[in-house]
Order: sequence, then structure tokens, then C-alpha cells
Amino acid sequence: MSDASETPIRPTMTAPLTDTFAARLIAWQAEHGRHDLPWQNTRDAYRIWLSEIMLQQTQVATVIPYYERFLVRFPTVDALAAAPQDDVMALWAGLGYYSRARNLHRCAQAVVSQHGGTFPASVEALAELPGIGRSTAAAIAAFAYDAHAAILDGNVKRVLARVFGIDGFPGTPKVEREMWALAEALLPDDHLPAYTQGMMDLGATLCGRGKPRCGECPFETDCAAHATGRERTLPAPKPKKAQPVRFVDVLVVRAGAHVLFEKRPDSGIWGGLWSLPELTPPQDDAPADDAALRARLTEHAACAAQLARAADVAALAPLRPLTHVFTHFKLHLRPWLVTMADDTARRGAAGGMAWFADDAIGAAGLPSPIRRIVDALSPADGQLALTT
DNA sequence: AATCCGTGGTA
DNA sequence: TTACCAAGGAT
Repeated sequence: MSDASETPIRPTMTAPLTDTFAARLIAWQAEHGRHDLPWQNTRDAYRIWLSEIMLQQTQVATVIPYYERFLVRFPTVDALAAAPQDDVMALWAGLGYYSRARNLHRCAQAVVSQHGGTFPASVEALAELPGIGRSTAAAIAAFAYDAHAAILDGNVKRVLARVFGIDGFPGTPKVEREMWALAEALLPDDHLPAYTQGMMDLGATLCGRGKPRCGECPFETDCAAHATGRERTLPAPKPKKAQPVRFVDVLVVRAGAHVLFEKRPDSGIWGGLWSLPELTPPQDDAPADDAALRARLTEHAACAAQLARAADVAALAPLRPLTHVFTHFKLHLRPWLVTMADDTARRGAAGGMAWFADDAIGAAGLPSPIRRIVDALSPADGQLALTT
């Protein structure tokens, strides 16, 4: 029992957390949040939109250099809309999730053609645009137009799961529905930009995945996870799944000072990027190097280069194999250097194939492991002198 | 509803 | 080295 002097002033009248959450978050953001990220301190919906798309499933530190380069090349939505898709993909190469770049380009063209070059102000209209979902639409609307709209990204899910003790993997529809309802119920009446930034900042700085700094958190005394020691177990992790392994042979087909590339279709991995001609081994445990394999590779190279005869292939040499790990599978790449008899072997390419001059490869939009293969060729090996 | 879609940082 | 996953959206 406690005597009168220790009795809290309002022992049973403490305001519910939901009633004070926004005000406390906004106050914390002003004092401890981030204020100097490259996409902050602007109301330009184009810049805000670009940052939100790049930041989807991508960390801030990774995005910053891409964002800066992108704005130099495409300062306005009109400039982006008018650009060739290859230019957009080249500046995006390395960021991953390339449907974002294709949708970004389509979105810019839609904003110009359907909205007169100005991003719409409503969440509903924004969410109609390619690549903009419910959360991204809310972020753009809040930051650019002070819209009363809730975001629900990884940061918000982590904060809500911990502070309000929400069990279950946030990727499931049931938990996600609950979180959307909570996120909207917590919204303040005003200061939406500061509030939205605060949710992101809290999740990204104090309430991170690894070791949350609860001692600095404005919700330390209210946090359900902290009260029960569940900071490290909330939110519930994504259920594990066995990741398949795939194998592929890729060909660096060289003719004189040119290398043959193949544009990936929009659907599937690396969609819209330029990659190397490839073929899948008949079985995963095929011999690493034998006459039958070399015959297949030679035939494929000649076919890809639109040559009538495989005899135009002068040399075939194995390069260093590498493994590339994706989110949902693992890829073993086995690269080969295919040297054509002479530069006259280079024909006009068709069917999504193109010969890139050595000095143009550096600026091309290539998948990361393909970039690694091409860049690893020394001038002696492949007559390449790439810098990147 | 479940799956697909990249890459690099971090523990 | 392996495992996890980040300012999610489209299908």
C-alpha cells in the first residue's frame, strides 16, 4: 500500500495510450527524429513520390545515392516521362525489384497525360497510379498535401506490434487488417507530415529490428512488448520456407569490341534489364565442363548472335562461377567467354538482342551479378576496359 | 490468398 | 557463414 504522498495524481484516470499516442510521437519527432534526409524539407510531390518508391523494401542508406543520381538525370516528372525506358532502368540497376522502375516510368507518363504533370492530392487517386499502393499513397498525400491518411510500412508494423502487443506475422491478412485499423485510429487531426515521419523515424532508429533502445523511447512505460520482455520477439517473424536452387549458364559473347546482350522480358526476374544470353543445364548435376556441354554452349552462342554456323565461334572458355542469392531462391551462375572468329561475325541483332560497344556497357542497366561478371573480365581476358 | 519480385547490410 | 529483412505492390 502507498500513503497519500506517493499516490499518483490520477491513479485511475490515465488517458488511454491511443488518445495521447500521436501528440507524444509528434513531440518526439520534432526533438529526436530525422530532418535532413535528401527527400525531406520539400513539398514537391515528384521528389516525395520518387523517394517513397525507391524506399519500398529498401534501406535509406542504399537509396540515397540512387535518389541523388536519379534527380540529376530526371529533375521533373516531365523529364522522367519523356525518357527512354532503358535510361530509367540503367539508373535503377542495382536497386532491385525492377517492376518498381517500370511502374515508376509508367506512373510518370500517367501523371503527365492524365493529371497535367501534377500528382493528384487524394489517396484514392494516387493509389490508382502504377506502383503506388495504399501505404505509399498515404505517405505521398501526407507529406506533400497534409492528407489525413495512415501509412503501414515495415516501421509502422514493428512499432504497432510492440507498443500494442500485436501477435502474429504482420504479413497475414488478419494481422494486417488489425494494424490498418489501429494505424488509422491513431491518426492525429493535424501535423500529418510530422506524425508520418515520426512513425518511420521511431521504427527506423529506436525501435529497430535488432536491439531497440527502449530507454529513449517515448512509449517505454506504455509498450506492451517492453512490459513483457518481448521486444525481440515482436513482431512475429515471417514463416520460413525452403528456398529452391537454380542453375544457369551465361554467355559473354564477344565480337571485336562488342559484347552481346539480351533484354529481359518485363515479367519475371530482372524484368526490363539487359542481361547475357543464357541457357539452363538439362539437369542440375550436369558435368561442369565436357564436350556435349561445350557443343550446346557454342550452338546457343551462334544462335543468339544470329550466325548461321557454329564454326564462327573461335573460342570458348569458362569464367569464374558465382552464386547469387535472391529473397526466394538461390542462383548458381556459370559464365563462359565466347569469342567470335572476328568482328565481322557481328550481325544486326534482333529479337531483344543487342551488341553493346565496350565503352557503352558501363552505362547499361545490368543485374548485379551480370555486372559483376562483365566487370571482372580483365582487358587481357575480354579486351574490356571498364571502370564503373 | 499466396506467390513473386533484388540487393546489400547486419547480427 | 547463415539467416533475416528493409519507407510494398502486383498478380
